[in-house]
Amino acid sequence: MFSHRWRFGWDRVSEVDLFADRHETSAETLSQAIRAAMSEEPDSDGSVLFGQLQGTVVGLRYYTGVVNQGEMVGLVRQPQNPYDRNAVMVANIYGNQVGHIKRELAAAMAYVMDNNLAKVDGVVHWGTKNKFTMPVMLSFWGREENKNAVIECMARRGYKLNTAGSLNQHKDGEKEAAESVGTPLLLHQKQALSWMCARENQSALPPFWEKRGELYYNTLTCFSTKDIPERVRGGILADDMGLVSDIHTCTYFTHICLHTLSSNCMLLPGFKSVKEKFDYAVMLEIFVYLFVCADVESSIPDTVDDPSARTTLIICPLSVLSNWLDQFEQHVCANVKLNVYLYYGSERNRSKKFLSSQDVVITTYNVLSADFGNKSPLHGINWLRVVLDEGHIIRNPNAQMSKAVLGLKAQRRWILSGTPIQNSVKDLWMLLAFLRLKPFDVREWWYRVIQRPVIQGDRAGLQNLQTLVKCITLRRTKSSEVNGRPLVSLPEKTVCVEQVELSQAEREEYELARNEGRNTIRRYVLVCLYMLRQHCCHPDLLAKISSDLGATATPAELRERLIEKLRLVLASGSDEECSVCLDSVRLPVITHCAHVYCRPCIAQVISTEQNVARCPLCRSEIKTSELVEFPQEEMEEENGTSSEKWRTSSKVQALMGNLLRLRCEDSSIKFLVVSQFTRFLTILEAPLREHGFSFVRLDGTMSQKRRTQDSPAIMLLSLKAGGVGLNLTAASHVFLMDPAWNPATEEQCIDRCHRLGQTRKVVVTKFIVKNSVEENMVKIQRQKQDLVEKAFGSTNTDRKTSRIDDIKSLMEL
DNA sequence: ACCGCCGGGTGCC
DNA sequence: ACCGCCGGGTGCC
Repeated sequence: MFSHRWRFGWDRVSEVDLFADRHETSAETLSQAIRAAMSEEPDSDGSVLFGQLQGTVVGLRYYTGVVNQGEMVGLVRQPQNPYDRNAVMVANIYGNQVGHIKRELAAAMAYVMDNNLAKVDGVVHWGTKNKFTMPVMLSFWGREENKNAVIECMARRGYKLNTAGSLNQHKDGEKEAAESVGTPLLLHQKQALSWMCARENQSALPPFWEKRGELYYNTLTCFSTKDIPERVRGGILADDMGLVSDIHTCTYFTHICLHTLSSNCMLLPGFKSVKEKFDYAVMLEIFVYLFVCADVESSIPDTVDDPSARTTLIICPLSVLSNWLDQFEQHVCANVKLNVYLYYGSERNRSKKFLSSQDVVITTYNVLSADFGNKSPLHGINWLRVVLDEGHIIRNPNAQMSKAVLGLKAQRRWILSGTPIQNSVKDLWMLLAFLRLKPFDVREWWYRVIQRPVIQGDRAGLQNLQTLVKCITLRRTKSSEVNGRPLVSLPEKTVCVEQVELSQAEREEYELARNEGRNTIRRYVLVCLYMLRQHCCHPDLLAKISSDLGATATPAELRERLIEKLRLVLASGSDEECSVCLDSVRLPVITHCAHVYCRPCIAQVISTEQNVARCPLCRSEIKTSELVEFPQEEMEEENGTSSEKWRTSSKVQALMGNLLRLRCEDSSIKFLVVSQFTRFLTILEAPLREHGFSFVRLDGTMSQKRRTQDSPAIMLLSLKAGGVGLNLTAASHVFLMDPAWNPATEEQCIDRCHRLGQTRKVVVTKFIVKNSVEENMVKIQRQKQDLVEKAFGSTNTDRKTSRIDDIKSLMEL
């Protein structure tokens, strides 16, 4: 399994890399309709492979669908099958039936599939020439929590999922990017245009298809077919908005069309050449030619083409509708009669005959989807070309708009979008489906072959995705270059920065607000971390209080609660440090601005100020009367209330396990048990007593008499108590119950027994809770040690800032 | 022989 | 399917 972060990383990487280096052109073919029935939403991203199973496809003799060695097959439930309601049909990429899964296995699979416990993939590795049955390797994928249910369910019916095997059922791509078709000597527009023209007219194979003998073979799915895979006549124009104009994509689009024409010398008689002089008026004439006069090129025989189709349908968001209209109004020459119809508003002409006699019909996504399923004239017309402006709008395949767009019949399809992928790889599917890029227009195949591998971090999958996108997309940016020269020349751009000074009054208010906010957050973060650390040791260490600061609290409320939390934290034995003496806080008090100091330290600060005393940390005004302190009684009371009923914790268990084992090995060994939470030491007393360990506490809470009684087996030590010079060489095994911020503190502690006078080997055991702040603290300790080794002597200010960095890295910010 | 055995017909779901 | 299964033909060795 990959961690969440890792997966996310890949998702993002793909987004970035997909469009890198995209000014190269490529020639593939296009496709026409493939409307396969299987387009259930794959319950995507968290899928893991449960296991695999060798199954049997039966009834081959009754169907025409054939498969190649290694070919992926689809498994489709047929609940309506008259012979068996559990039937599972097996089909190849084009949806041709190959056979059925044999009955008993189908019964087991039906349950799993119908209850959405797993998705099942099939690949036929051998036996493809069989006449009656063939083996199929079935892979079960799904969410982790369903894994056992699926394995059990299959096992109950005698099918054992092989869970051990490797999961590389993806043979990695031998696929090279399709050959570039572009002519490097062309200007970038020409390049774009020749690309567009090529996309509408060329006959090369789509990505991942190649000719093998008489057959066309898909290298990713291993499917082959006698018929040439349908071409994708169109693609995605994803040029950066700033590249050509700031007016709108439609301008750019028409722009591109202009160049397409000029570069291909396809001007109508009577049209002037536009190679040199080029303005929008001419451009639109060209647009008219390319987009309106239908048969742009007829050198390629295409049986699917409906020669009567002449209309281009443009779908755009309402907000840009007027841009398109403006473009047409401004730039269409009077001598060109171009029928442009705006299909919008309640009075719109819904006649199919009328609409299909237009040159251009413009409408919005909303109108289209409102019409869809309601005798929509738009869906009854055979369009010459459909253009989706701001095509990323339809990235959600479940949206009505998207379904409406997919239902359009067209010979050529274009998507204009500056951001074809907005959030993740998933966004791309709708675009491919709209373009009818086989076999990915069927969701299932897209998911199996591209999306899942990419999301799970498969490099080959990512590469395939890149190849795919590259083939159908044109994307350049202002900084793109062609043959070492910038793609476009823009007027020079200068960015000036003018600095503005705040007035003194403004500055003071600003600083106040900033400190207030920053310190509140810092303190709160520290408190949260502190609580997590307590959790790692024992749940009862936490004071029982409502645990959130509330999102809607006012600053004053926030402060109140913050102070309350600090009180609780300090009351349970904190290692907070005082910013005045830089030592552990003694006699802690909390200021109104929620900072903690030793009472004598802050008292001294206040007394040295003549007028207004300010907090050393945030410079808020502080008054002696507002200091909140912790009477000794309160701390003890806290002790008493939270220990209603003793219970154990994983860390307690870990310690006891070690102690019991070591005592068996050598009963003379003496232990030092160290924690920074004195209450944790108290909690430990119970099990120690229970197992007959004699112990003393060295944190001052234990009376002097008991300390001097006969030599105990265990010494319980508070990390910061005991002071310097304590000699504990009697102990030879140290248990550090929880990590300290500062590795040096731990070192000091260990040195109390690892010093002159020690006769035994010293063993130190540190307990670190897996997958918790404690692990992160250890990392930070290590970094600190590295730092210390590299450069000696860090100042106090360094210490302060690094503390904040510690917090950041702890929270993985 | 109300069996066993043989060999031809047959075959998905 | 170079199987399994079914049902008709057959019947000591």
